[in-house]
Amino acid sequence: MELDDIDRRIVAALRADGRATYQQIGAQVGLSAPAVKRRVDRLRARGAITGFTALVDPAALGWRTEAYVELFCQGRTSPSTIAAALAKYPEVVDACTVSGEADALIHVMAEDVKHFEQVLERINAERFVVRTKSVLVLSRLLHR
Amino acid sequence: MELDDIDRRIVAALRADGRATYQQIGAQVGLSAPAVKRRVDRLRARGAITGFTALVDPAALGWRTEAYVELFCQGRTSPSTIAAALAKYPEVVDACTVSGEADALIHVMAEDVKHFEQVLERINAERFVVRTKSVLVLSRLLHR
DNA sequence: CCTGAAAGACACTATTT
DNA sequence: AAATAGTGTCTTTCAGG
Repeated sequence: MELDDIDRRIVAALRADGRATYQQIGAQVGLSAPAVKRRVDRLRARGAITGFTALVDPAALGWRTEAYVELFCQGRTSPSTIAAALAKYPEVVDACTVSGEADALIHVMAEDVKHFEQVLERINAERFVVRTKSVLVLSRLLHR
Repeated sequence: MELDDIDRRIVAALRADGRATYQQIGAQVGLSAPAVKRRVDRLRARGAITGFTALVDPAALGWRTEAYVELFCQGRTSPSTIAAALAKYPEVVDACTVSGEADALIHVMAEDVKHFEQVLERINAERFVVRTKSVLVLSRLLHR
């Protein structure tokens, strides 16, 4: 599962432009288009590249409220239990277990504050959740 | 800046597969390829779609340590000051101002704990930073 | 705002080195 | 493993409804 220098440059090119043609990438890294394709196929097969997506302005889709929520769970709730429960909420964009007092930190995108409140209430009602602590995003400073 | 139902379906298709052809998308939404292309061009021009990118497994690129850091800043530090300072760090993947005690919340990706520690030290040394509070990511539960 | 057609560019496979 | 050549598909522009 080692990436050589050319692989890294191909990945960088595809991160900068996910719709770049193999020819364009090839010109950047000094390879022919088929050679680039083979490497990209291999990177996907190995799981280094997991997919391609469009980057969307959340506001344009009506997602205007964003928050980070710390989850405090009962005794020894397994990560898989938390993951399974959170997967039900499309508003939960991201979730991870963390060090420190909280058991998990989740990233929520909602249409407005009211919508966020409803989602938070439902998450709070999950059996394993003891309490939550939220911070609302005021403005995005940067995003990569 | 209104998106109709077809626009939303095109965006959904491109979020699911950022390299989908206009023909494929057209088949899904009931439009010809040129019609899809014109809508995508318009969505990009309006800033609804900001770009396309490859989704990469951070571990495959050697990014094995991830953390969220709360920033506590001096008196009235402007968001643009914070943004400008953080833009210098490629390890800062995400940053936003938030409600609550902290002034900002940032998402950091580093090669290992040592690397993270170095980045954190440099951020702590920024003139406007009073103190920071970090949580390390233990395991990712989900990601969309 | 869409469809349909045509030209050019690109992807993909097979072959060769 | 990469370059090249050839075939098929897609993108892109343009004309027309």
